[in-house]
Amino acid sequence: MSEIQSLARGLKLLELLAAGDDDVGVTELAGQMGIDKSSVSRLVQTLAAYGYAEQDPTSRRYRLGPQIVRLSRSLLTRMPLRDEAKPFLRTLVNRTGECAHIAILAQGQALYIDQVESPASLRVTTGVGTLAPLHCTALGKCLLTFDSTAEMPAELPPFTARTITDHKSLAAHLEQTRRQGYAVDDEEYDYGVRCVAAPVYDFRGKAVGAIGISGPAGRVTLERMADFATIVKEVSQSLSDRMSFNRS
Amino acid sequence: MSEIQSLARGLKLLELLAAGDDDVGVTELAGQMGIDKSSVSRLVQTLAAYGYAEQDPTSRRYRLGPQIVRLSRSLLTRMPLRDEAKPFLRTLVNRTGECAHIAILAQGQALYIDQVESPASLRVTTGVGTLAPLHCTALGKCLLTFDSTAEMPAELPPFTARTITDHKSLAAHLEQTRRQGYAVDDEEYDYGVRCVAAPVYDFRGKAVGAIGISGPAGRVTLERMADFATIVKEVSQSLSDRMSFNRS
DNA sequence: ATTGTCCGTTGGTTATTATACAATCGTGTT
DNA sequence: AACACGATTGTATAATAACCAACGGACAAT
Repeated sequence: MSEIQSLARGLKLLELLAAGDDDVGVTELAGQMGIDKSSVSRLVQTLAAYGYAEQDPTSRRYRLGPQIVRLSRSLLTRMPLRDEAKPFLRTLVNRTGECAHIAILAQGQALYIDQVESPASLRVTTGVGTLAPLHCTALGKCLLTFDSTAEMPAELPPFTARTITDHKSLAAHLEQTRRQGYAVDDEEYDYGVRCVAAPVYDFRGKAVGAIGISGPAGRVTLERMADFATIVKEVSQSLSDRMSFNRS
Repeated sequence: MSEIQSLARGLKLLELLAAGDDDVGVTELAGQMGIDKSSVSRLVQTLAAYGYAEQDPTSRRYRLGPQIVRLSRSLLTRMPLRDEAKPFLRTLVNRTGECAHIAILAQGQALYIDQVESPASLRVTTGVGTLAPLHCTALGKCLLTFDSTAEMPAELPPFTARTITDHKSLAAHLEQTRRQGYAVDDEEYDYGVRCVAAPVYDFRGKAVGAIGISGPAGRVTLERMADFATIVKEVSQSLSDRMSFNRS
């Protein structure tokens, strides 16, 4: 498990560039990495040479480059689940009037790999590429409950007053999720936002992702929750059937 | 301009992973790179350690990892143009009934950074992250004409029978584009697809991107083209005004 | 206008580091 | 069951990238 140091440093630099809200200078990067400026300068030059970073001509500071977006597209378009799911997400939007999302497990979090927006002017979108915690989102809970490769997060940080923050309560909640076959997020991640999600299975019966809807609490009321759940379960079931059919 | 070799190799590996339609083995990668398998093995291990690649547990082959998608999101959300453009793209869809796109210049090509789908069942979408040639797409021609940092492509490869493939014709066509203030793609990139696009300017009057619509030739007829052009120019003008207003 | 400071880049040297070759281990195959 | 293929690990050498120091350009202040 020997790491290639300079590659590792380059990748860390990419993360630092992504973390900063603005362009970042070489000296600042060097400080954060704890290595010499000259090393950083050459590393970011290499990143820039391949399009993974770019330098502002005037400020000479660096930011992420467009190559990243290209790679991301390659990755997303190569996901069979994503392509198959698209029309089902549209169905969800049509039947519920809320935004629909699909997520998979990645690095112990829920990674949103696609989204279809609702026509409503007040809507709850989550950008493709977003990573969200498993313990307080509907999609995350689905993955945690049904995807056997998911591990219980060690920490359960609160995001709202309703976030479940102790493992015992979460275990009970996930047990209920398992029985119901769907997961709910009742303003546990964002105030005023409720979500419903259900797992998607491949042809082996293994959970490979989750789809769901999210909307403002004013429209996604607790009374209507059961109806939403029925719809989401139906659509996720159809998608699972389709995934089985293709058997890829 | 000294490159860090191992970082450069790692980045090249990412591209190879993105290029393959399926997971790729270490030996194959080593062959394509012209270096030893062991080197590749350690490089991809490092990529995997940081989430930029991942290994299939059974086949032991590698593919791109989810970290890429995260970085892509960071990059896209940090583009002020993209955020500002979103509602204007929606306006375009509402007024034309066709899909709306926004692109910027990246690496000598048009990079699609956002998209809003039309409600029509037959629609022409171009995924976010797509790179398209400058000489045969409406957005690309806009960038080529109005973005002073764009360079004329050396090669003008044909994609359809209508693709403009010689520099002289293209120059005349771009001259007309400049006079009109908008660009047209009349089935020059994809058969059956027409597009109209207009440039977006920042507060300095510099073109920073282009927005446009694309749709099936059956709906985007040559007769309606002028109407579409008017709408696209209006909306791009509004967006430019808004970009100037914010002055960021 | 001139000096001074800050920041990114480049030169050069040494020791670290990554490379290539060879061996190993694990899988799937014949 | 033996084999063949491919990924991984061990190891010595030589290349390479790290650090230090100097340079150059931009901007600010005097």
